Amino acid sequence: MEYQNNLIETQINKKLAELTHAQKDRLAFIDFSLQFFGHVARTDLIQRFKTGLAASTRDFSTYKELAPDNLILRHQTKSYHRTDDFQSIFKHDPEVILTSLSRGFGNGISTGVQPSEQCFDAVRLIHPNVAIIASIMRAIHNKQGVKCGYVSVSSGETERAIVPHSIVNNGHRWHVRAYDRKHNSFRDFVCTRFTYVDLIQGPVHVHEASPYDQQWQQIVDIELVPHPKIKQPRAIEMDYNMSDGKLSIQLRAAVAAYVLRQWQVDCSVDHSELHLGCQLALANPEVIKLIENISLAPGIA
Amino acid sequence: MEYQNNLIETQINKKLAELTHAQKDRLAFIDFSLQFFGHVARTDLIQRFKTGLAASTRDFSTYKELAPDNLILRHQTKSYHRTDDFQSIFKHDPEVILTSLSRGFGNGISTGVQPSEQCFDAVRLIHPNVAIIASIMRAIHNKQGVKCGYVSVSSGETERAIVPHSIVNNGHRWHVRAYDRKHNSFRDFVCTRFTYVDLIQGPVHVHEASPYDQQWQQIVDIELVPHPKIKQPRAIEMDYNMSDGKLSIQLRAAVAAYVLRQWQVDCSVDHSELHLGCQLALANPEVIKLIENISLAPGIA
DNA sequence: AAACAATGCAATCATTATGATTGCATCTAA
DNA sequence: TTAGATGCAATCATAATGATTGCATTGTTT
Repeated sequence: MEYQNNLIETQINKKLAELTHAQKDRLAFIDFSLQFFGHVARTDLIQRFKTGLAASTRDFSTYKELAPDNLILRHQTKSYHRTDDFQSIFKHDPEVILTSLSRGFGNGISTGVQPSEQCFDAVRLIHPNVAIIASIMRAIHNKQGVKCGYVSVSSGETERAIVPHSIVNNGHRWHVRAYDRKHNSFRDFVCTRFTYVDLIQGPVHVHEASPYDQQWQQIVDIELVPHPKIKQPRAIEMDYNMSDGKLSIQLRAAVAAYVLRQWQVDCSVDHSELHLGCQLALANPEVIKLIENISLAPGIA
Repeated sequence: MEYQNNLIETQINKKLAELTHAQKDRLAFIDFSLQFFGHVARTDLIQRFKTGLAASTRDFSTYKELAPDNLILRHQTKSYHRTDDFQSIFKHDPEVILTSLSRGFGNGISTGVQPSEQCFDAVRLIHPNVAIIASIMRAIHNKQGVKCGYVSVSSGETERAIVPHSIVNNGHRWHVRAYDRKHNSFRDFVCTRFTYVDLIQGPVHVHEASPYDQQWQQIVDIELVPHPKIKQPRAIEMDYNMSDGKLSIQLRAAVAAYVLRQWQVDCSVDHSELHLGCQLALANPEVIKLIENISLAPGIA
């Protein structure tokens, strides 16, 4: 039966590949609505994609061809309902699903966002400026430097040239990883602290590019366990899907300290840094030797 | 000139509204690529949407009709380049943009995710099970209760019936806001702690629904300032886009403590709770009287 | 200098997808 | 029993798309 299910799945994928992009989007919408709302009607499809009646009916027919056991029409409610045998015909990533549930199905750009009244993503307190992000992204993509104004916590506003290679969300804010020509080293720059960003037309030197960013290239193994002082470690083990009471993750050394801070991991050797909200402890503290900005993490002497 | 630009914008929106959904998606892709990468070619469009050559050429023609000053064809690079006068013809939300930059342009379901090598969203350590999310979401959408197994930190694994009304990301994990029939009150349940979820066919009582969830319905005004012990408050004020050195946000009382915890806001009255990573202080501590689960926030006696 | 290759374009024609209309089926409400 | 609102299939018209041809522009190879 496992073999037969895999065969059917392959045939479904083959048929999906033969469809146009627009058709595929509409079938994904039907599949998504059935799975997460339990029902879907022609009017839902028409409302979302602005198609005609006939096209919607054909879309449902196509979906029924692909997965006849997934849905059943109930004239009482005038809509299709998800069956108990439902098997999604699209692959799902939990974060992508939750994004779609909170913002609405779609890319969020063509037709904007439709905020949900039932699913709410995390509250964001920091909103980078789109024009700044766009300038930085174009510099990264075209391997260029930028001349910018920047307000740092330590030295106020300065002007400098940097060569950015990545934009990263550290859990609280978005920052740029870049080579700083002022300090001749790779550093992080918070996106909201740029006062202006102008692309530089000149060349970028090899040592200013990401392959020479040692902390960026270094991958470290982080091992996390439920904090030893927690009485019910099983709930924590479930949360983090731990195996043998442990979660191992590979992170770039440049990013690791931010992750430890965001998740409030106790990094002290004797696990003495237990404070409010702390559920995890670092099981391999020797790894902190590989992380230059480790002082950002909790529990570092 | 401001008036004339608004008139042009209205005309662009009118023309966009006349296009089919698929056409709009492709124009959004062109616009997005120009803004964030600085250039786009026919092959990019074909690769992303699997269209034919002629359709791509027509798409570029349509885009040029709408925004002739946005792009210019350079035969040397055989692609279109963003001009200095570029004005996006689609509205942008920073978070949506950053999601698209990190996961690729699209809904992430029809054709999956294309992880970027230049833009990285926050590392997630907790991944809810899609089947559990789907069951809970169907219960919420159809106003039903669920019978579930749940592993709590305090009492281990129990079986209970709940009536969920919302799914919320508290900054670290996704949880369900639901009426707990076991304790006869509204509570939060971490999504990764469910062992099973079955929908209940029976009725839901009025007092079990979200209008009776007082903490959910109560909106509280949170006022945040840079922590008084920070020497360079200007960078912090820029980060949080503060006005007059202050950021005011409206949050549901049920969610507020999580936000204060995630952002490590010092809630102590005398601002004595300054620890690593703390940049903000609560300017109106009297608000904590309205928040039942305020003990989750830092600095509460 | 000429030929080739790879992008771009427009025009034309064929194919496919979509939209409108008509007639019918199912269910609920009046 | 009738009306209304969903669903369907079939038919025909329209719009979007795909393939092909010829041309323009630029860089590379011969």
